[in-house]
Amino acid sequence: MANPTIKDVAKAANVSIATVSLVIHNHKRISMETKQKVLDAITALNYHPSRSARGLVSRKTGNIGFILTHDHFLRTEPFYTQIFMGTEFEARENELYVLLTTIDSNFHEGDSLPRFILERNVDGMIIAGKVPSLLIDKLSNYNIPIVFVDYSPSNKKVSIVAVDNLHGGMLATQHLVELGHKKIAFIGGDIEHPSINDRFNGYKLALEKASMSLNERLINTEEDYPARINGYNAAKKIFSINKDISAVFACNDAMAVGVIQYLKDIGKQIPNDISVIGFDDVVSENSVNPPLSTIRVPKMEMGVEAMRLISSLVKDHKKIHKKILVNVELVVRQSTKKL
Amino acid sequence: MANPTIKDVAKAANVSIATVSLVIHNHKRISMETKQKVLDAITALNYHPSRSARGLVSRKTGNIGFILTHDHFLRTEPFYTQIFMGTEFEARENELYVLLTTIDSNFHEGDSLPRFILERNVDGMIIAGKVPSLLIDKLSNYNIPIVFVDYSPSNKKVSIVAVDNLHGGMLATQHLVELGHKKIAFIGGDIEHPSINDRFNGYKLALEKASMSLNERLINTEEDYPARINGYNAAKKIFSINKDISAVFACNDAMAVGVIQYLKDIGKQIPNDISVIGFDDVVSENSVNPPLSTIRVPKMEMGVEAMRLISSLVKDHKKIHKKILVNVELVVRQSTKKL
DNA sequence: TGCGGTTAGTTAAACGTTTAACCAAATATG
DNA sequence: CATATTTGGTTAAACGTTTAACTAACCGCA
Repeated sequence: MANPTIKDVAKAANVSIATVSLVIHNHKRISMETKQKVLDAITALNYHPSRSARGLVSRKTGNIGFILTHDHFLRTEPFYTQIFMGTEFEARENELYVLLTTIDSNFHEGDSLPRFILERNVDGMIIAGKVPSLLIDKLSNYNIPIVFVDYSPSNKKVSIVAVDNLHGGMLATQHLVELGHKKIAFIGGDIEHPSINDRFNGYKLALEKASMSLNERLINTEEDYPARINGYNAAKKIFSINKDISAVFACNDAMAVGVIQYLKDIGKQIPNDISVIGFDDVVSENSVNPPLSTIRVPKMEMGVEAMRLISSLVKDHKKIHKKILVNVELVVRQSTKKL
Repeated sequence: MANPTIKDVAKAANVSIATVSLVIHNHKRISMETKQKVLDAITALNYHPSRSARGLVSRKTGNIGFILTHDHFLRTEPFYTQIFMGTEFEARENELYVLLTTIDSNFHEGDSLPRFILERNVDGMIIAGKVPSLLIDKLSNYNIPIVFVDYSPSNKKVSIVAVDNLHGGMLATQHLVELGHKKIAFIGGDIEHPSINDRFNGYKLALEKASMSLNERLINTEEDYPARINGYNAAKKIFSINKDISAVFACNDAMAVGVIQYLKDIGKQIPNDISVIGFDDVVSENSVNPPLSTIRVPKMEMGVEAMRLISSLVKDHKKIHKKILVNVELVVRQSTKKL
């Protein structure tokens, strides 16, 4: 049959539609006998309940909204794309679908919210990356569970899947320290961003542990946002006032690539003259020369975790807030070297 | 009000719910007066029709399915990702959402179809890239419009958004010819794939136009699929039997990168010793050295076109088949040089 | 005046599920 | 043996829309 409904199944199995529904939901009050009869009819007709009808009465759509800014979606490095892919995979496991939407990074009063919220077309939402706090406020008014990924508003109790940035910052810095570097620069953009700030804190902590003093002149966190071009510019600034830097910890891979580009431009060899380490692990191994040492962030896994979390929040209907911290890992390639 | 329904609006505007619905659909039989009254109530209550309820009666879900193979989704080059992004953007314009799902590249009899098909949760679908023909057959049984992107089963009349691969193949080859190259190799994988085959035909056509003879020894199309590693291997084979090749046209960027890597390994300089051109334009400008000359495929635009097409097919309910050929463009960077 | 036509709106059925409330038959209990 | 309880199901209302069929009011015209 083209598109069988529950009625067709009921007729075929010679029971009421309620019985069919109860069988589908594994209700206990059905005898094994009838259950099997119904199940057979279901497979025979290749019946699948209609999402729309289900959604209407059960108030569950089976959809999860995925919100990120326009900018993040368009980024060339596949950071958020990978997270999105993780959510997609896990969504299948949970019989859910992901509705992706992008929003403007400057969201104003009066701007309309994602349509899937307004039309009650999602059971929960995942917000990936930094988004305007006004948007978060607006979204919180709807009674829909939210899971943040890689960013959360600092003031509130929320569910979040976050990277252990502090530890990552320490790992990167310690790696350079262990290679014997004494003058280690830190290059970051948008230090207001909690993630970047934590990476910076990791840097400071690692230096402290190694009994190395913090040198303001080795630090540049003035760039707007952590993109390649800003890594280039930051490197230019910092190297023009310091001639003796031997290693750079850039707050992410994009900036690290910019740093490397600048250093090549002024004739430096990497890693022979200067060691450079990044963060995120988003540039593929043979796309930059030398291959970049970095801190690997398990992007897919973050998406998976976020989907698991939102899925459980939706199902259990509990208002608990859970924080999941994903581990990072030092990946030593060829952009860092013993001094 | 938390989640106003059409009833609430009707009450507020002091009309029947039918009237509200008619206003929403811009039905002519409503006076300007009442229309305004209803519209006011709608904005006052911030009312938006429920997708589930709409879907149930109108048999339109407002969703479009996006199907691609697991492999393609996981590819590091953002080819299909970009197409997907294009569909997302255009979806917003058409008040649609995209439900993405991946399928196994070897689909067997008995494997279950994407859930969104079974649950009637999409109005149409976009199939991106090469997928098993058995799957296509199965999907065709459902009465849901399909638009193919970048691949279509050769035997059938279908709607498709395709790349002008033939022209692209000619452009790439002509570019090398114009630079004075005489011995131009072609490296391709999976020559059964219509796209790759067309690129190859473009190569042949361009040579013919330039009155250059086709040399079988300059051609390698034996690799399974067009990935970097296979580009490397193909280059190895072809250069071991030809010492005088001065230029290579690789059927896509991934293979071109592999070719470059091999050439570097055997000590060749690019483009001084050998010119290399790719196809697709998926490797970012500074991720390979030297930056790769290539044929640009407008990936986003393809997604946009595909969504436009499926959207119109869904709306007009016509069974027409339309083919959209998107233009390609020669992008000269630094991997090709005058002989 | 009476009738057909138009205009502007309402009524009610339908879409395909879920689930609380109900019920009949079988079984257990005192 | 009469009654309470359990078992295994059914009935019917509800979810929030859309839309065909209907109707009431008004208008124009012979």
